[in-house]
Amino acid sequence: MAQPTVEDVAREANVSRQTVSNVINTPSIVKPATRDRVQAAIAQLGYRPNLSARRLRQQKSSTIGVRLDPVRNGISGAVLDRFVHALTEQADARSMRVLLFTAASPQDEIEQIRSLHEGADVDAFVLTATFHGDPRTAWLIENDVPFVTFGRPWGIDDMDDPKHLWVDIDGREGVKDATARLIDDGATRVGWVGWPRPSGTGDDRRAGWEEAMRERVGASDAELVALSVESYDGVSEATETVADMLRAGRVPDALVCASDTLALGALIAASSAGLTDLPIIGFDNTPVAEAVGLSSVDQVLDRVAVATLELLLGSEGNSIVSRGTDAGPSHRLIAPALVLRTPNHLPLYGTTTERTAPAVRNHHRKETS
Amino acid sequence: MAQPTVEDVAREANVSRQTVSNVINTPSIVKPATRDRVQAAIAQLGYRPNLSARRLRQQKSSTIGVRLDPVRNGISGAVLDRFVHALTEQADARSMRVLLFTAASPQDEIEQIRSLHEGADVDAFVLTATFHGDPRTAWLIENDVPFVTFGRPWGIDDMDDPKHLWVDIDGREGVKDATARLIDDGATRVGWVGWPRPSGTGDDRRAGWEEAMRERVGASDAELVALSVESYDGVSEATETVADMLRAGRVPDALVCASDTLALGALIAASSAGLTDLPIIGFDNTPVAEAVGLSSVDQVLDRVAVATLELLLGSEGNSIVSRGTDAGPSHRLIAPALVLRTPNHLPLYGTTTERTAPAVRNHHRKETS
DNA sequence: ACTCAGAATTTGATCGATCAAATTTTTTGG
DNA sequence: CCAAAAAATTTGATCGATCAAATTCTGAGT
Repeated sequence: MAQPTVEDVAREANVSRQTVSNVINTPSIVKPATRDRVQAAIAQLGYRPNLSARRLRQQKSSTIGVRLDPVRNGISGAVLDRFVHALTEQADARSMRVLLFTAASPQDEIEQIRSLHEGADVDAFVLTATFHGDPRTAWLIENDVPFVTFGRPWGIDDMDDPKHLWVDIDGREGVKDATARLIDDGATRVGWVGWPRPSGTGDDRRAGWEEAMRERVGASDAELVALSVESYDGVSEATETVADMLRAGRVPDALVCASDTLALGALIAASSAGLTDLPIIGFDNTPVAEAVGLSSVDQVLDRVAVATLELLLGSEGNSIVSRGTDAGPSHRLIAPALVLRTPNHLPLYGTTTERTAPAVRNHHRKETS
Repeated sequence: MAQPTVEDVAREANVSRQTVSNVINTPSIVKPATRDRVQAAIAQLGYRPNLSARRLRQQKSSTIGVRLDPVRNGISGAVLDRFVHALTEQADARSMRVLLFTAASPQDEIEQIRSLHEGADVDAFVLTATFHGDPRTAWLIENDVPFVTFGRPWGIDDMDDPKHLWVDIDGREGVKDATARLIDDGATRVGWVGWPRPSGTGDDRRAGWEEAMRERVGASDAELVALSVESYDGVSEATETVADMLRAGRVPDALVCASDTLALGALIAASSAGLTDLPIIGFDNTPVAEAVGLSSVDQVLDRVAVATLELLLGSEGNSIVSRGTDAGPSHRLIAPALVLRTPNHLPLYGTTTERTAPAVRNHHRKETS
């Protein structure tokens, strides 16, 4: 037989369509005895509500749209993918779905969003890689389309706009913790490898390092300048930059980096300069970091995903919360987690092949809560 | 005003609902003059068809379901994510959508698939990580739900089942090419670092290496055994394994590996043993390989995505092709592409800091067509 | 002019669910 | 025991599109 409908279930249970509907959507208003009878009928016939019909009637889709960025930026490019993954899992727990789409340009993306939203295919959007003066967020706000961005709007005005919901990783705090940890372990001259300024995310992370250095070891402006370098986000660029730093005699006790890419470069430069024991901490906790045994600040994307949905749906429900009514916080800053590892490669033992010079040290990890 | 409907457009253009519908779906049967008038009205009102309504009527969703695997297996875990990405882009070009879902177990996944399919939310599925005797594919076939798997069904019987559509990377050919390339470059003793057998994918890749070695350098069984090792898919495991191999004096001219993870381990072991120039080729072309300048066999996931959709939708259309009618091929083997790089790290120059000993060599890549 | 096939367009029904309002049943309280 | 309130259930309308069938228009052939 074809897929059973409410009608079939109703007939089977000797009730009306609406009662069946109520059992599914608002069980509390149905008398227990009736409810049981209907549920039995549902189970017996294997009934599943047709979501297209429901959406048509309710004018909503229980679906969240996420744009996959066409640009893949190397090592950290997978962060977005991991976020999508986490979001899908969390959405699932709220019986929401995640629909992906792609767009060639911001304008095209707006067009897609429009189409998805007006076609009642998607109730809300999650945007990534937003920037100051982003036409997409302006359009979304203007057209009253619910959305949350993963990433702060870095413009000063936007930051507290209650109409712009956002979730972000507290890079400052994460880097501060990482730096503090290195200091606790005995370092005093902790260096910073960052991205060229200005960079919203990058400057924020750097601020964490700076804060920790000032508070914990009373670093002066001059010392901070001497201990920090900037590099584009590429392994070879970072290697070169850090190598230059070391050659110039600005040798730190440890390094904190704005990304795993930079950290990998730093690791190579340090190893190459014979500093095999220089502690280095990256950012993003990518598979690369795991592979080479690099400590890193993890973005705890599952928590970001949870927060995203909380902003969108409220703490409990599974339908989009209309803003302005209940004024919950309009953004969430998530504290990242430091993942400490011991390097498991780049052993610079020359050409020895003796058994007593193990090529690989023990690999163990430990996560901060 | 609320979102305009066919009704509104019809009124504006002085035609009936159905004519508007025809302009959208079968423009050829509408008289040009009328068509233009309707199109003008559509543009003027900014009309978008409501997809839920269309789906309800047509009993299809133009949506493909993909399950995101909850397990993340290190470096190569991102391959699935990249595939999803490519699939989304290709689907977009066919005006199809990709819906993600997760499931805790195969049984749960079947339940989800059932729900998505019967709720008319998803027309077809793409499965990954299938295995011999997979209950999911059996269920899908039995229930006539269209699907394609990324990955061969490795059981002998299943392989040519016309009901089981699949797309896969021709690992054998990819590894054979890689091996041949190394031989062309002068190597004769090309080693193999693979996964413990039996392993469908792993054994297939190994077969490529074996073939190339037999055909091009006439390697004997004994030589093949001496040149190959097996390791679980972890960096440290691979490092250990290859280090053992080298210590035992089984030193190859070059290495081909079943994964980038293994290749990274091999790279570390080789460097550590002083073999800085040992050519190594991995598999998957992950960001890690790119970062460390490791050559690798790329899975050309965009082509896999194209092939997946071709199996599902035929070469042109945008609706699911019912199998059995037109008996196109039921599977596609995609030849991967070799990406050659020169290592850009692991420089074993001791502790020199001279400028003339560059820490980083030039990084250039080249793809085979 | 006139018929008739084929093209173009319109009309009425339908997909499967939920909403809003109406009706019936049950409970409460005097 | 009955009226009024509350709870439970049912009925009719509707969401926005497409399908199938009916109708009107057009142009070729005589």
